[in-house]
Amino acid sequence: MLFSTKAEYGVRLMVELGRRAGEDSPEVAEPVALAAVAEAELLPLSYLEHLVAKLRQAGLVTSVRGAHGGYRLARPAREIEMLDVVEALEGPIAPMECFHSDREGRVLCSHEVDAGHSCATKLLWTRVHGGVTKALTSTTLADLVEFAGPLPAPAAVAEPVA
Amino acid sequence: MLFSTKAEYGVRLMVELGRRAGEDSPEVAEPVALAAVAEAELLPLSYLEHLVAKLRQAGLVTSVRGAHGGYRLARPAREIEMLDVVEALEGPIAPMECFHSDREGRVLCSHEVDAGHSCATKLLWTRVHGGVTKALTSTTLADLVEFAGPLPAPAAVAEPVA
DNA sequence: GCTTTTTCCGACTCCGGCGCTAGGATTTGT
DNA sequence: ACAAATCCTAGCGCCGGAGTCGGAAAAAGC
Repeated sequence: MLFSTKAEYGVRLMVELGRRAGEDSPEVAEPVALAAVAEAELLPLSYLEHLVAKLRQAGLVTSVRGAHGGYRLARPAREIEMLDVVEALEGPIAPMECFHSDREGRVLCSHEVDAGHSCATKLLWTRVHGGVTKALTSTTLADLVEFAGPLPAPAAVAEPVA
Repeated sequence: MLFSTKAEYGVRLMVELGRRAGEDSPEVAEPVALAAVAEAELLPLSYLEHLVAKLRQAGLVTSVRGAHGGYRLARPAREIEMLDVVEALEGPIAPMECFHSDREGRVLCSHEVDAGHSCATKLLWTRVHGGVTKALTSTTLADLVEFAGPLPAPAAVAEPVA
């Protein structure tokens, strides 16, 4: 399993915020209470609290406390790369334990014995890492929101037609 | 962390077998004792036993029992896709718990409520899955063996120069 | 100012998988 | 017979994932 439910739930949460913001730029939209998201996505509220905290610390959502409070996207969905979302939730994406990438893709393997000789598996993990990050950077939240489509019929109390 | 040490150790094990086979086709090469691999790669022998068992069950290596026994690649390194290796060690590669792909890339998400509407995150996980599998299928064991270079100087007892 | 709604925060539990070890059984060269 | 190797099953410690719980703080409405 590549990712845990943290990434799954967290992404679904973000999509839900994106859908509810609609066409409005996020600062204008009404904040969405976490309970509403939990209900819509059938996810445990108390668990979502932990996840949204990470998203907030990463600067991806903003919060409004108190009654009628909730969460908003910190910027338009189009400007949110999914790599940032997933990394906020799961931590830095490394294919392996022994694998750290510093700034600018230079990859370091903790098995590097001497300077010249590099770990045999490095080539493979580098490629895998590249594949994942490419998929995650080339997808924005707006892509997922669009894919998900509009909100399902706003539940029971729809205004009767004329 | 995308993969555990099972994948890491197992891949290093395969590379070591590939290096020791040299240019010979694997059936000809001498079988390599697991203890030799463990020593060369500084990995726990008893743990490697478990990993190599999986590789054998997957038909990637063959074994010779008894004294002077060991393991060989089941076919030339060029014909071994790393996807098979990693899947043998880690199990089927799914980005998420809720994500099963049947034959031919058709992906199924357990959250698919009704037939038409699909999970919002499906698009993302499909792309990630594609990125990983592409990296793993386009890399063969031979690539890694080549990258690793020839065996390090055969330890102490090198024949003195002339 | 009190109550309600909501975010915020830390601690706690449960459980399964990872990373390994141990101990044997079996097979085979010398 | 003995040693060298693969094979197989059990088990153990630990950590992180997947939540739960209880409460503190902040804002809205009365």
